[in-house]
Amino acid sequence: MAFIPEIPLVPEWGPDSFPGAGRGIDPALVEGLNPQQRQAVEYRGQALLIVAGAGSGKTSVLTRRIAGLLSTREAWPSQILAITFTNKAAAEMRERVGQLVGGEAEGMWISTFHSACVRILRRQAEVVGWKSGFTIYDTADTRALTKRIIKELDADTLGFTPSGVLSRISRLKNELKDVDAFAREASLGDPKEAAFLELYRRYTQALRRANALDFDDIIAETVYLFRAFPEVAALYQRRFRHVLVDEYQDTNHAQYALIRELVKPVDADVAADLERRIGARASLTEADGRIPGASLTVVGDSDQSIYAFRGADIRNIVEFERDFPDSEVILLEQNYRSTQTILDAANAVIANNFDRKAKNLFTVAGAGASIVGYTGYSGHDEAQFVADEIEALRRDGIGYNQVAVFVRTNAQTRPLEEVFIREGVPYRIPGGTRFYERAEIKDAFGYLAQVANPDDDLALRRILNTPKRGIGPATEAALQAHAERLGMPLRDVLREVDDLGLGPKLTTAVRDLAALLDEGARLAVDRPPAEVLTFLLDKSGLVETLRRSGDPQDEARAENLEELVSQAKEFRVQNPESTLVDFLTSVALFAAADELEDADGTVTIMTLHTAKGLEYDAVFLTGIEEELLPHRMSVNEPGGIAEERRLFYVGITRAKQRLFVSLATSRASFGDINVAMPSRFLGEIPAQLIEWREGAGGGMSRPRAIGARSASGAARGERFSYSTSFGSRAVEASAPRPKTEWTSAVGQLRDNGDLQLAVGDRVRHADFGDGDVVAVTPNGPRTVAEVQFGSVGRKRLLVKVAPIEKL
DNA sequence: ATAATAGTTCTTTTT
DNA sequence: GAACTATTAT
Repeated sequence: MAFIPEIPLVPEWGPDSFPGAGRGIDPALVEGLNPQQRQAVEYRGQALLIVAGAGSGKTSVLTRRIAGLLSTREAWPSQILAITFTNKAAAEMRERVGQLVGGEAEGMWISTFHSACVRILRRQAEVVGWKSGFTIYDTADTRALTKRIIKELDADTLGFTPSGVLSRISRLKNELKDVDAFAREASLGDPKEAAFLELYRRYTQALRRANALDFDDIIAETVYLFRAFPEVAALYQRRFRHVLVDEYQDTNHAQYALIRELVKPVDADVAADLERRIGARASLTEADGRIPGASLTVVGDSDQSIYAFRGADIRNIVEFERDFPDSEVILLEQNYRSTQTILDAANAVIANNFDRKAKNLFTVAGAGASIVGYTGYSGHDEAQFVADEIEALRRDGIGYNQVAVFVRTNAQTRPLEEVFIREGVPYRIPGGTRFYERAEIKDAFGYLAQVANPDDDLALRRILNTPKRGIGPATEAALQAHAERLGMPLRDVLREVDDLGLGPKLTTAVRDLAALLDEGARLAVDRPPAEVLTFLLDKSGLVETLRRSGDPQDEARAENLEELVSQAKEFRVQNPESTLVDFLTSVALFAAADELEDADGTVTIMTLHTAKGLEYDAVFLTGIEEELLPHRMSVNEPGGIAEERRLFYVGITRAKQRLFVSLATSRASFGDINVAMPSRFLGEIPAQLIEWREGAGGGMSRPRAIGARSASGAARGERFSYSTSFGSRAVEASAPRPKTEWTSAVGQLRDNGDLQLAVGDRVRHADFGDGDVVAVTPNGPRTVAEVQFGSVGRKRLLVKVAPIEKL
C-alpha cells in the first residue's frame, strides 16, 4: 500500500546521535516548584498521570517537563506531540517552551486533537480514500445536510429532527461506531432504528461524495487510518516518542483510542520495513526488533470535566491506572491562583459530588475578600449590579482586562451587553455571535470551499443563487437530477449546462458561475488566499450587491466581507506559504477561546465552558439560578447535575482575588419573562463566605434559606414567593413594606431613561392606573419611587424600568 | 423567481 | 425573540 511519509523523521541533528539522558535536568527548570510539581517534571517512565487541581500550576509543569526532555537531549523537538484544548493554549505552550529552551522548539507538534488529526489526514488522505483538500463541515453545514436527508426520506414523520439525528450520529462516531458497526448491533426490526440506519448511511455517503469530514470524523477517521494501515501508524508511532495530553478528563472515546494507537509499540516486521523505507539513519528498534511505545503524560482533573455532552468520558482519567499498568500518578493540590475564601467555596461545592476522589485545594495566600452575592429583579438589574461593581473594582485598581463575567448560556449575554453599552463598560464576547457564522461570511466561504474542493456540493448549493442569479429551487433540482444521473459532482454539471435546455438567461448565469469557480481554482494554485477571496467576491458580485442595496445592515455585511479579506491577509502574514486549504482549516477549527486576548483593556463576557483554563482577578458568576445552573436540560440526564456542579466549580476556581455570584428573580427567556429560583448550588457555599448586597428594592438580596441544610430548602426560600398578575409579575418582599413591582407586560423590558420623579408627582402606570409619588429613594439607575395608587394601594417601583409615565 | 407576511417551533454547553 | 416554514401576492 502506498503511503506518503511525514516530514523527515530524522532532523539533521537528529537521533542518530541519540544519547538518551546525557545530562540531568537543568536545576533552573525546577526552581520554585513544590515537591509534587518537581516530581511531575522529572519523572521518567512509560505513563504518567498528573492530577492537577484548579490553579495548581499544571501548565508550568507541562512546559517544564517538555523543556526538560529537550534540554537533556532525551528528545528532539520533532519527537514531541503535545495536545492542548485550544489553539491558543497550544500557541502559549509553544512560546513558553521556546523561552525555556531558547528557540529549539521548532518541529514540535503542539496542537489540538483536531488540528493534529487534520494535519495527518491531509497528508495521508489518499490512503483512506479522501482527497487532501477535503472540506471540514461545521455544525451549520452538517445541520443543513441532515435536514435535507431527513426530508428526502420523509423521516420527519417518524419524529426525526436534524439536531436529534446529528447528536446521535456524533455519539456513534465518538464511540468509533461507523455505519457498518451500527448496522450490526442495531435492532433493525424496529422501523425507527432501520430508518435511522438509512439516515446515518446517507449522511456518511454524502460526506464521502462531497470529500468532506465533520468534526467527529476528523478524530475517528484518523483512528481508522491507524488501525487499518499499521505501516502508516508506525510512521507516527516512531516519530512521536513523547505524547502529552492536557485536559485529559475531557477526552472522548475516539480521542482515547487515538492516544492508545499513538503510544503503541511498533511490531518488529513493520518497524524494520519502515526504517528501511524512510531511510532512517539510526534505528529506534530494541533487541526484539520492536520500536517501544512512546511515553505518555496526561494532565487532568476529573472535577473539571464539563464536556460529557460531546462525548467526554470521565472514565478515561479515572481508569488511567488500569489502562496503563506501569503508570505513576502525581497529585497537585496546592493552588497558586485563588484566595482561601474562594477555595473554601470551591471545595465545599464540589464535595457534593459523590464518587469522586477526595481532593482538597489549599493555598498559602490569605483568606482574602468575602464573596459578594446579589439578587436582582431581572437580568437587566443583575447586569447593572455587575457593571457597577466593575467600576468599583476599577477604582480599586483592578482593570477591565482582569475582569470576567461568566454565563451559562449565550442568551444571557444580551442584558449584560445592553447595560455595558449604556454604562460605557468596554467588553468583548469571544465566540459570541460568531463572525464566521454570519450568513455573508458563510457565503464567502461557500465560494472558497468550492474552489478548494470541487466535490463539495453543499458549498455549491449555498452559493448557487447567492447573490441572486435567478437560479431558484426548480433549476437547482434540475442540475441536481442531472448530477445524480451521471454520478458526477454538481460542479461538473455546471459546465455542461448547455445540454440541459434551460432558458438563455439561466444558461448564461450558470456558465458564468462555472467560469468564475474555474478561474478561482486556477488562482488558488499559486496565489495567496486573500487574493483568491478578493477575486471571488468581486467577480461574483457578492459585495457589490450588498453595497447597492441601500440597507444599512447590508452595508455592515459588506464591511464584514472586507474584514474577512484582511483576516485572510493577516493569516498569510502569520503563516507564510500557507494555502487556501490551510486558511479554510484554521477557520474551521477556530474556537471561541482562541480569540481571547487579555491585553487590551476590556471586560470579557463568556460562557462557563469557554472559561475553562483561564484566570482573572475578579470573576462574576451570573444567573446562578435553577433552570439555568443547573440548566433545565441537564436535570433529567444521568450525571447531569454533577456535571453542572463541576461547571459551577470551574467558574469559581477561575477567580484569583474577587468572586461575585449573582442571580435574578425573573428572567427573560423564550420571549417572555419567567420566575427564577436561586440555584441549589448557592446553598452549597458556606454561608459565612458570602456577603449579600442590598437588592434594588432596598430589601435584603440574600435568598433567606441559603445556607440551610437542604439544597431544596434553599430553592424554596419564602423570600421567593411570587404572585402573578395579569401582564406583570410581582415579588413579595420579605419586609412588611409595600411590594415592589417591576417590569412591564410581556415582551421587552422598558427603559425610562433618565426619568426624574419627585414627591408629589403624578404618574400613570400601565397596570395600576394613576398614582401619587409619596417617596423617592435615589440610587442612581436603581432609584426606587413609592407610589400611592387608588386601586391597588402603595407600590415600590424601579423608576428606570417600571411601565410608568409622568403626568 | 422573489418578496413579504404570518404562523410555527424551539434553544445548553462546543471542536 | 429568532429562525425557519408555509402561504400569498407581485
